[in-house]
Amino acid sequence: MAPERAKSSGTPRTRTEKVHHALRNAIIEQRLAPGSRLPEDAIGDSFGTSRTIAREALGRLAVEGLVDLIPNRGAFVANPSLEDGRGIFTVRRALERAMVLELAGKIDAATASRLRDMVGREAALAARNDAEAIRLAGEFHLTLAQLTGNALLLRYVTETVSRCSLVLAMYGRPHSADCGAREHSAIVEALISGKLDEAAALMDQHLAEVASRALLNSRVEKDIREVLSAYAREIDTA
Amino acid sequence: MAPERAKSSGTPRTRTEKVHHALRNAIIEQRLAPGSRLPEDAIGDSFGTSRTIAREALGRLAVEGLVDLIPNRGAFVANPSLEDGRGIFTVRRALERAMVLELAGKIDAATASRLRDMVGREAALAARNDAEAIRLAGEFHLTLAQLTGNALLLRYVTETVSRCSLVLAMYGRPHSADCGAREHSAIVEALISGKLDEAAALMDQHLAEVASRALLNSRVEKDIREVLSAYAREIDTA
DNA sequence: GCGTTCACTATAGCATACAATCCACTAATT
DNA sequence: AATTAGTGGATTGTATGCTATAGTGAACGC
Repeated sequence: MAPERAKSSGTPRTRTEKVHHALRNAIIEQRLAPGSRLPEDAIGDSFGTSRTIAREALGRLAVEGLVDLIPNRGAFVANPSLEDGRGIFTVRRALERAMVLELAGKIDAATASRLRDMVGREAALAARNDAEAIRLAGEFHLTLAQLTGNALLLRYVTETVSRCSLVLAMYGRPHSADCGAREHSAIVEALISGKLDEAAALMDQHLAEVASRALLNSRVEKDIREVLSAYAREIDTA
Repeated sequence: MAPERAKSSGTPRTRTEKVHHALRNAIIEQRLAPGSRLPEDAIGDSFGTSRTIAREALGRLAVEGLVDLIPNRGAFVANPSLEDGRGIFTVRRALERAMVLELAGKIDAATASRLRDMVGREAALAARNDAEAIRLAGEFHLTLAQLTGNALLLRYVTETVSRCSLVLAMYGRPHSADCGAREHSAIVEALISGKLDEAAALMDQHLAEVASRALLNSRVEKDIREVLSAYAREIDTA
């Protein structure tokens, strides 16, 4: 009667979950431009599955707010307005501020070195690959959320981080990727030395600055199959 | 190429959406007990659709965190632990604090009287009908969220309010309903007179008290595993 | 008597087939 | 020429059937 308490596995086990994650990454990494159509067949073809899987993944992405679903018309990569973007950042700042404060007493030595390590990798990649840098910068925030042990907080931070990536893709300046490493490092050090209020302030400031980089910018659209073929390989090997 | 800007329609148009909404309501209203199995066949039969629809709805509810999906095992109504409950309240406090601060300059005369009116109705009902009072207390928070004009914030506040209701239903004391009216009134007055920081502090305190009243004193353990986990550790070491 | 193994059954995972809907294009009428 | 009605093609919405997997109970060995 009672369900298992072990859940929210890190690795996707079903095809649906794999496609769901792959599509989310594709959107977050800005490989799929906001507003792009996402036909079920094309997605199914790309990942070597049926439309059923693609359709289910799209439905879940719609709940996450990364995809707009229009009945009988299809799915589109979410296309938030500038005002929506500001609202998303507002929510994210509130969440991540709470997140930092929740980390009280949850940073042990092992965790500390793990965080330092992660920030180090970020700094190394900052000037290089865009997609990888974006992913890593997001993962930093996700890791902190995970450390709180608060499942709902993790869920919401995950969603807002994703949506912020999308907003930055639409309105941010081209090379806004290298922003994070130093600021992340400062936050980590504040956390490790137990200065939570300072860490919270730094985080708030960090996100405020990221948000302030919202300016007009447009992107070019590519063929969906071409973009997704790379992601399809990901799930084959899994 | 660009998608419609009209989205998130109020009324569900596809069968999947209808089942999705229906199931969500059923869970939030506790018609489906936490931990209950949700077999695809049974859901399909209940709504007169195929398993496909039920399956899709369950997947979306899983993203929302209202359902746990275990591969090859099935779907279960989420069964938040007491700790989860605390986490939910933490998130809610962060969100509603931000919400109050976002209301700067958005309370005109008409809105002010509308809020006073609403709180007045709450006060009148406080000692009477429980279900109605609970509904009104929730609506107060939802109304404020709506006034911010922030779509994501509204969605998250709506979700957390729902979940808090669920948590209170599981772990809260019977007569924890009569808490709100006076505190709500104080918040409204602070808002109207433009003292946002004071309003935010009041809101934070208000929610903290609701949480502590319900959760801290609760000794009810609905989940056997929770009780036994402490004993299980002893056995492991032996 | 207890534990282990193995077959069985129920249910989820997935693909395919069919039906419904919308859009674009055409053509005819005013 | 513009507008509207109609038709074809493409894409989504839904149901059903097959396959794979995990729990369940019986038979067997210890």
